[in-house]
Amino acid sequence: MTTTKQRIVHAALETLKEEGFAGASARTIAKRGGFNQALVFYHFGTVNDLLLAALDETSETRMAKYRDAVHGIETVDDAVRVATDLYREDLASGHITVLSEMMAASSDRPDLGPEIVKRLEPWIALAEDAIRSVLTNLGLEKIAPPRAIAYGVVAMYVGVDLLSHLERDNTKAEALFAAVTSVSDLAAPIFGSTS
Amino acid sequence: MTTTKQRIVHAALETLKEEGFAGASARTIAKRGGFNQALVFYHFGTVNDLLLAALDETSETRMAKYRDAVHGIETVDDAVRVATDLYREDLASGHITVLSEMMAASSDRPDLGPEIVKRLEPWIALAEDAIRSVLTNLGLEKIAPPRAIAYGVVAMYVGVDLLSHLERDNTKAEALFAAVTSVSDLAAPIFGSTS
Amino acid sequence: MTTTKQRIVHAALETLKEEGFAGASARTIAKRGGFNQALVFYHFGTVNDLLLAALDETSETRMAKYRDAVHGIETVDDAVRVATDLYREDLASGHITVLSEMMAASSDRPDLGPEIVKRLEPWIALAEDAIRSVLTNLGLEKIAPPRAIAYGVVAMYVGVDLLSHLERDNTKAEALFAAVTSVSDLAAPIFGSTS
Amino acid sequence: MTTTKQRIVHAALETLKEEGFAGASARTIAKRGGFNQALVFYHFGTVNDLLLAALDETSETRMAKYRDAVHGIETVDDAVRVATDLYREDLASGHITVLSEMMAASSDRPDLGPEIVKRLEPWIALAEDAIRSVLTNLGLEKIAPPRAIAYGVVAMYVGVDLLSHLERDNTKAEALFAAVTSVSDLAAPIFGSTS
DNA sequence: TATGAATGAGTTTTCATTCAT
DNA sequence: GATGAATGAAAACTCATTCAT
Repeated sequence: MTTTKQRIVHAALETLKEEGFAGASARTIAKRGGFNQALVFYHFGTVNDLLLAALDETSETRMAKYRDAVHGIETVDDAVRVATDLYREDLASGHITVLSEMMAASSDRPDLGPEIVKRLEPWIALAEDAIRSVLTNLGLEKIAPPRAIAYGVVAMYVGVDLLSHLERDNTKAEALFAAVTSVSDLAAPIFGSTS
Repeated sequence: MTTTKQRIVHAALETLKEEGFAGASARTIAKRGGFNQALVFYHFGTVNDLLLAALDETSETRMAKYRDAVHGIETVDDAVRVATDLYREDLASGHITVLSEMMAASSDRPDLGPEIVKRLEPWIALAEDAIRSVLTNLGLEKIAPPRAIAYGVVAMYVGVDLLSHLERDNTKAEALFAAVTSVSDLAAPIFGSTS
Repeated sequence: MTTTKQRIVHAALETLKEEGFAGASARTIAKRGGFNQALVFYHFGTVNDLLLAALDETSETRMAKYRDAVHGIETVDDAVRVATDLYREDLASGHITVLSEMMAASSDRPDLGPEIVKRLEPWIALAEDAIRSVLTNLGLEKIAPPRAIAYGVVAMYVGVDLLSHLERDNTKAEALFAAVTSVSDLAAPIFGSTS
Repeated sequence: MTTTKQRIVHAALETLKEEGFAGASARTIAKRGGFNQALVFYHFGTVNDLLLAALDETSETRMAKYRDAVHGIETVDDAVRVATDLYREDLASGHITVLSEMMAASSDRPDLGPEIVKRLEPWIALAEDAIRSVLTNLGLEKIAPPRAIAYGVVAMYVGVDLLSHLERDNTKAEALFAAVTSVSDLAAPIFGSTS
């Protein structure tokens, strides 16, 4: 049984993916979902709130996946492999598109920006956990502060998202992941494996 | 002597910095600059073209600086130091804001996206040069392909831009640069100095 | 009970009659009708579509009249008399003005032209029926192909419309109808009456 | 030696033919002619006046041709043949397009309408001469007043122009001319030849 | 003569939002 | 819960025209 709210969120997600943020007006979302545009305001108050709800929807699903995957990370190798896999899934699911659109559009909206920032925090925390685990195993957590590194990793992830989305091509992203993998393969013997 | 075109570009830049992309309409730009909005179209044809001209303006200035600074990079240390300095300058000059706004807004505009991509390429090429020089000195350019790494660096830079701009706070970015500096300090003795 | 759509169509018709096609913008129509200009787009999508709807409105009313009147035509005399009467009514009702304005304005609009052409066809067909009936009675339908003659008659009608509208004077049109009547009176005995 | 005024008129004519009246703004005409738009106002005062000058240009050329051709008309046969030939020439030269565009656009412009009317008069007078000559030869000038008939002929001509231009197809016009020719062939023996 | 720049009023259209039903 | 209608503000852009040079 799908509630109307779910239908609306779903339509918003679709619109965000296929028409981008600028194309995601109450009217276009309603047309896509086959419902009256006033319903958006009845259920969500504003278009912004609907869009945030849509972002939450997709984020939640992804977050569950991430939490599972991140759990077993112990070596740099693990980390790189997991990061690469998750990136590909994100891309395929369209989650990247949505996140990218929302982040991009929020940058100058005082009403959206802080909300997006709030929703970014859990991802940094998650990355921090994984990175701390890896660095602690290597005895490097003092020199390389996990929190700062996590911020950098998320920033790179966000940047790669935005760039691939902009170019509508992710071969460069794939090349980057390949390079990181090959560097981590090289580095492994230096640090020694931990398992 | 300031030409009208320059005045318009200047007003566009100001607007982009203070009101963001979504707030940078012909009307608001004209009001800020104190000229008739039709002038935008007389001199630039479309609002998009004006905005791109504004981006080019600020990019050109920054690019000159970057080219100079990148010239002397030979070690990882050099690279990190230069990158940190330039980032701080970018931020102070407002160049980051403009770039960030334009990139973000372009992500779903078929008319702007490709233009922005085109303007990103020189930055990747510049980073590639610096990184190749560093990696060649270390004999690592085979394992770590400079082009891919450069893409990653630019992506992270862009991501950091976007995030700091979103949070209107760059302490996290500073923490990241500090962490990278401390890691590069640690790594230096491993690789040995090159000069 | 008048619906809003009807009010809008009515205002469009009024504007077309009194200010002409070039003066029939969403704004002027809305002002005349005393409603918000956005309503035009809500109900009709585009200004063009509203104007076409207005043309259809007036055409439909006229067409009903024409169909009745044309029914009984058998002789040249009938035809001329009916044509003259209907022309006068068209003029008085303002239908001519609207048709004239729309046809004129459409001539270089790829979006309007074909729509107008489409709406002209029923009138040619109607004229063809009447003319065929007259010519068949005279045994002349082979020499004078009704379809071509009908096209000529409609063309002349259109031309007369345009010219009278241009001159804001229809005495010449009246003189023409008088001349045609007197020629048809002369010709009648030659062909013989059919009833 | 072409004067600037001639160049402007020429560019206006071209624009009228290829982009229609609505597309014939000072800017587009200037672009087509490769001169500054302010020149239009310097030489002609207003865009309207330039457009009228352009119409005069083409009309003058055509009028010369018409006067020659009309001179020898004595029978209905002559008249129909000449009219058909001239129509085809008009069409090929683009004169029809220009006239059609101007007449159409003028219908609601109080500044253009009367000017166009004024320019139509010589054509009616010319048609009147030819028609009077034919009718007098037949002894019919009393029953069929040449002036009124001439008005009808010009109106039909104008209507056919507008319709063919609207449909961007002149096969119906050709069919009409063919029908008129065949009727006049039939009628000839009834009246007897005059030469 | 000619031009580049400038202007104010105009255009169609889309937007988020509200409201009575 | 849901809907169709309505609104005011804003968008990009074009126009004829003027003016100083």
